[in-house]
Amino acid sequence: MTAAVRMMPTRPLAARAADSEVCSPVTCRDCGIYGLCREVNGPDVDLRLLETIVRNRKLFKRGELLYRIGEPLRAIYAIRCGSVKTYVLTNDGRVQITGFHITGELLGLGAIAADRYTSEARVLETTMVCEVPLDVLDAYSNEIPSIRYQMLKIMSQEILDNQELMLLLGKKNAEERLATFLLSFSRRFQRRSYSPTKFNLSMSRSDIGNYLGMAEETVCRVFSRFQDDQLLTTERRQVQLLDLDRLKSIARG
Amino acid sequence: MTAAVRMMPTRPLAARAADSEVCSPVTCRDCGIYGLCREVNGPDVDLRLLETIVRNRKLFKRGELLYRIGEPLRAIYAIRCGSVKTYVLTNDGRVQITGFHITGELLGLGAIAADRYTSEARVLETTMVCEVPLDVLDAYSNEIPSIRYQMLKIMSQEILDNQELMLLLGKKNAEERLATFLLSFSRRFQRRSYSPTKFNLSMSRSDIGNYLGMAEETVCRVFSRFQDDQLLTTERRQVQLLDLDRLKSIARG
DNA sequence: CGGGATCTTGAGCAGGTTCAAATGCTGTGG
DNA sequence: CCACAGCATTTGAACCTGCTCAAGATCCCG
Repeated sequence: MTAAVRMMPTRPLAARAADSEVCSPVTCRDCGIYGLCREVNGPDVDLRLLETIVRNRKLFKRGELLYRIGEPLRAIYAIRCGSVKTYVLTNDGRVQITGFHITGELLGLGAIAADRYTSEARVLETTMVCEVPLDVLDAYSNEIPSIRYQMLKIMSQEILDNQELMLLLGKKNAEERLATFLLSFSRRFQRRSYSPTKFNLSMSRSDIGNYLGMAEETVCRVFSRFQDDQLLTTERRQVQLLDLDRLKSIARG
Repeated sequence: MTAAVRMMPTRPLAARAADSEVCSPVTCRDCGIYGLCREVNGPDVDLRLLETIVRNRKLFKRGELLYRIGEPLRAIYAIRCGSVKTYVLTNDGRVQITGFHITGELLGLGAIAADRYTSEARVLETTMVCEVPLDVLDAYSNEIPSIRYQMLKIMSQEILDNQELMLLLGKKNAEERLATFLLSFSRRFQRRSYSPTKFNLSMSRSDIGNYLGMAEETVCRVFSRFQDDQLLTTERRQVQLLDLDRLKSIARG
């Protein structure tokens, strides 16, 4: 990788506060970077690498941007805690949210082809990320082959996720969309050892609607219908899923 | 096959069907694999590699499958001549076409995460591909670092393309969708030195509609409207774009 | 505790779908 | 080489899902 040589000024943020504590592998188990490192030395992670990477932590508050469209690619981000939305724009200003990302997921990979960010990433709640500068990633990629493979896998996974979203946007009706959406979060929370049936959505109804290609009002209506049908209960952004099987049959893969 | 002749006027496929000549770099300029190799030795491609790869050519006839959903990942494919559609399915059998791929493009990269194909690839007309077995790709990847970077770039590019499609499916109306679609082909043909304003679409109206998330009939109606507005002329699958600028302003990025 | 943001629900409208039918190609078999 | 069967394309008309506009309820933050 030759493109990553340029060094970007580090972001002048009040993120320094959190930097004093050392990140232990245990607290990083959920971190995408941990996944990148895991196979380096068999089951034992190369701690030097991990620590180098995770030392570069930053704290963002709700509404702040990780990166903007068009900015040169500086770093990729692993979410340690919190959530982020990414979105693209039409040239007349319409927005399409392309993903909601939670603890342990990686951001910024779509930028590699263009050498600049092609989407924008905005933090939905107070969120801590590990910022991995491209040159650091490059250096370790050259040293440790399995990281390259992990990168490929992660990017390939992103392609798969996008395929699923295209299927949803192109072929599913409102109920199928919302059911699919909820089950996606259920699975992802479960993978991170959170409850798969009771969780908090950190984004607004409007964001959900935008992501799923439907109006905010339609999202509300479908939520209400699901509640009437005993499929779930909602309390603002707090959701409890009551009948995963029925939701699955509604979502239709 | 006449369709293929119309599509590729300068490259009579039928004449090459029983092609036994060695593929020279020149005839491979448009091939995605060539892109993979190009930076190996500066401007000069490693011919051993290129020849090894492109020797593995296969000819497919209209309607045949390159791979099916669920099959273990064996190889990736570079289209040398012809066109291919890829699609995914809901579990109740609905189809969403995720891409139309033409000469020089690479297929199968989304399968790396799952180690099996997650979409299906069907040939739209007589098509020649280079089949690159994964172990071959692996071997050369280990030997030649720049191939890895090329792979990353190509996958990243696929993520970008998918983002564009999501924007289209989520936020654009019928006219914007068709205009965007036509301009995408215009650009891609131009990049391959074909005419950007006069080309043959190798897929049916129904496929176009499926891809763009609209009914076949709507595709026809928008084509008719565009023709009434002097934006283009159509003759079955033959399209001539008359006013790229106005199409661009309709497509809205 | 006030005010803006978010969420919810209702009513009417519209873009696009579905159903139906006519017409035109294509390539296949005799 | 030609006729015909089958598929693709086009156009019309009625319908419906989800959108827009509007208004009220609720929450959250300072």
